[in-house]
Amino acid sequence: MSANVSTTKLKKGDRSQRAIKAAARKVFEADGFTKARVQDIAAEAGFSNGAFYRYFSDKTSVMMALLKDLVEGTLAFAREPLGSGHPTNSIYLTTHSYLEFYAENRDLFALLVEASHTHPDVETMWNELRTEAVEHVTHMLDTARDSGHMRAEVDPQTAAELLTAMTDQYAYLRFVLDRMPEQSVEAVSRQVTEIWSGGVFMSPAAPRIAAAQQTVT
Amino acid sequence: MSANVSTTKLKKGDRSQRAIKAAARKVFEADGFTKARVQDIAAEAGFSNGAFYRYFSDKTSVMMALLKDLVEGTLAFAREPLGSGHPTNSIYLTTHSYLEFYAENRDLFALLVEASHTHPDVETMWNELRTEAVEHVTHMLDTARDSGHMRAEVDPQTAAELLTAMTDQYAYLRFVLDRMPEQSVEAVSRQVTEIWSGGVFMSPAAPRIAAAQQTVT
Amino acid sequence: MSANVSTTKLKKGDRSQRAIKAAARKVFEADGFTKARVQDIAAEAGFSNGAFYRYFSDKTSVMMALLKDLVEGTLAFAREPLGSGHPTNSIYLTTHSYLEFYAENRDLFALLVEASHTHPDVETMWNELRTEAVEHVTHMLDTARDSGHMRAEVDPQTAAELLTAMTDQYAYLRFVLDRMPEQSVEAVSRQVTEIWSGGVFMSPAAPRIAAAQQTVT
Amino acid sequence: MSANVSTTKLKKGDRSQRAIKAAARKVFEADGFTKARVQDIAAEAGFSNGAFYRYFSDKTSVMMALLKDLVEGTLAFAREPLGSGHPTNSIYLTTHSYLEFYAENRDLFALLVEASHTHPDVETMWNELRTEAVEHVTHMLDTARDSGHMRAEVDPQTAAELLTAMTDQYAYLRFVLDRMPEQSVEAVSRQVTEIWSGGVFMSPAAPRIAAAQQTVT
DNA sequence: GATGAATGAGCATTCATTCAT
DNA sequence: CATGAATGAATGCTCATTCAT
Repeated sequence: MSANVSTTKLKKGDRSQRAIKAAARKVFEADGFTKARVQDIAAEAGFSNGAFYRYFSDKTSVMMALLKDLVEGTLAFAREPLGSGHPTNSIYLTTHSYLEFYAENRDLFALLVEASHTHPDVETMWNELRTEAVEHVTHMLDTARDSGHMRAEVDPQTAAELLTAMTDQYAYLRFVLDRMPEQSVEAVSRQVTEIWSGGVFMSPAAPRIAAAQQTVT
Repeated sequence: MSANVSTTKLKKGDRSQRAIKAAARKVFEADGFTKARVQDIAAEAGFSNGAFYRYFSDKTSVMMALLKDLVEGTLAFAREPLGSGHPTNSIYLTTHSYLEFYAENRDLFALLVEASHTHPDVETMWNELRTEAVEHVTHMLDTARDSGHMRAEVDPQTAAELLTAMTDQYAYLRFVLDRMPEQSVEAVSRQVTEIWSGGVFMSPAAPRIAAAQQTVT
Repeated sequence: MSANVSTTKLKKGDRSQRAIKAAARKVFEADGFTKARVQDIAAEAGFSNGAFYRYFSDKTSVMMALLKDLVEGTLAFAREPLGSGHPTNSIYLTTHSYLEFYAENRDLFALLVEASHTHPDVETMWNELRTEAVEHVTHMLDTARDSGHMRAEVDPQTAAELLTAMTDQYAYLRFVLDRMPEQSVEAVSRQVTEIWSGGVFMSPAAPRIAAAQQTVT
Repeated sequence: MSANVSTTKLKKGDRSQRAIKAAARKVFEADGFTKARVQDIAAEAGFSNGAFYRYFSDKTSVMMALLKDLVEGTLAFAREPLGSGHPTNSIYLTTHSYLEFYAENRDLFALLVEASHTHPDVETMWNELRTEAVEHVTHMLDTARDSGHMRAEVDPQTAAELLTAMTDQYAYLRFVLDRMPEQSVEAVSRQVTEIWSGGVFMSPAAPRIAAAQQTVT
């Protein structure tokens, strides 16, 4: 009867570590990594100053722990199958779920980006993430090319870089900086897919999108 | 009346201020804004640390001065006419010269991005810049739509945001983080133009690019 | 009634206390008193840090316990009879066994000396030890004087101080700092005896030493 | 008229550095190196906390500066000529002036000894000092041996070590710990010389000392 | 104008010690 | 008895900023 899902089966120490991690996440979100103070993190978790150091060696190390989680999550995401059929299908689905994932972890992505300026290993970590994503997309484009779906003028590698950059930056501006007009993730994903598939100008490739969308719902 | 040896007709004070600004730029590039120390900036300019405060009230304020220059430069750039004829022409030209501008000012863009995490006004500044660029593109897309060159499925506003984000992020990854394969700015601009114009998948819009390119050389 | 596996007839508590003392001795030897951490002592003894405080109130108090043992040992030593016959006999024997005692307890002597800088009571303790030794020697010198063996120019008290200081400092440099050439304790004791008995310069008192040495073996 | 010997011809910075060094010396003497706090040193010198760090990188570094002075002083001392004539002459003179030097620098010797426990480089420094002294004495003993003044039973090297240790330790106990009966430096030097020259026991070498003493006055 | 000495708030970090379990 | 989580005082150190010279 007394079992509590989140509290049970964890030793006190584990619970505290989690509490501190969670507190750090909150504080980083509110103040940014640079301005966050160890003391505030401990306090947010309901601990004294010194308790922090039982679980993490410094501010950087909590951050790393948080980001490791994010990386794992992202990689798990990146390794999911792409969805079959015409590439636009994959694009729509991938974009859509990536944006949702990003939105859910907006604070951690913010942290990743901020810390990458001052911590070379974070920058590396970010780059690995990006690389993984780009490879994922490149692979998709290669497949598309092999099945004759791709335009010859497009270099798959560069296109993958560019299109990944587009989605990433959109997500950052939208969910971290909140500088993008509010719009449903579906709508944006559709626009992204449009651009990927047919570009901006004449000679449409549109009809396929409607189909892709149905698979989501 | 005696002719001044160094840069024409600047009082000593102005010259010193410039020297400090230039030094700050160097130091920020080397160490990042957060880690840069006022002392190092002054020293780099050949001054004692106290002298710094005659010309700037603050570490933040030199940064602002530098970024103000960047903003002006970018706006000047953004207000240049787009090049006439078919939109792909404009895209190619704009992308190409934006990337070159970015490359030349990579250190200031790095500064802009880093400081945006800690200084809300910088974030605002950055957003204004972005907004200007997006409007510029939106305007171009509107024109394209009016002259029947644009696909109906594409929302000009969102497309402008997405495509601006793409170029911006590419530039950041390429010139600031140095995480992109080396490739001529021309080649990338061409790929960007391809994607804008025809997307990634079948139903080509290629021939127009060759023409656009000639205008540059 | 059940026979206890480990050291005879000691309650668990006593055994633990001894274990901690032994651990402290090890840790103090390795790190010095100042740098030694309670946690490390407890860990070395196989306990959690909290357990330490069941047996000792303090880091200082384990140290005191260790030093009290040393003092007792030294006093026991100092109270042993001096060996009879000519004083050189006593000197050789005393020096020899003191050096051996010092060597065996080098770590505790190191502790004694180090802690004397920060803990006045340790300094006092050390002084009591020294005083005891000096009195011991003074007593021997008095006897020598009474039996006409001592040079009139020598003040027994000062000589006792000086000669004790000599042996003590030699022992410290040799066994604690390891800054003396390796040499058998016998050889050094002989030299010490030489200096005591005949000084450094002409008019020998040598033959007596050979005899004294035989008594040791 | 306004020139002040101790203040003139020093830039403010130099003066401050000296002030801090002097303050450190005071504080170390009062509290010992271990317990001394940077803040107290700065305060003693009439400065704020941070000023300390303009002149020294840490507590250890002021200590090193102080000890370097001591070492230089001691070496200067050790390199002075020994006084000619019979070795007892040299011994008396050297002992006498060493004890006076030690007395004047008792605080620095205390520092040297204390810090040698925690700072290996200080221990090394101390050892170099000691080695220098021992070599000095060894050299004197070698000379004495060559001119037939030395007893054959005595090994010059070991004797030098032992006798240096004696004087050193006496000085430490007397001037640092204040644990020796007050006695004029002359009287102690005489006793030391007695022991060196004729040992403690019969077969005197005394008359020479009276002569040596006259050279001092 | 320049200098560089001095300030002092601000933050990280350590570790002896306590105490609930 | 033993654990190990938590406390919090103590201190070191940095660096933007001020100001007397």
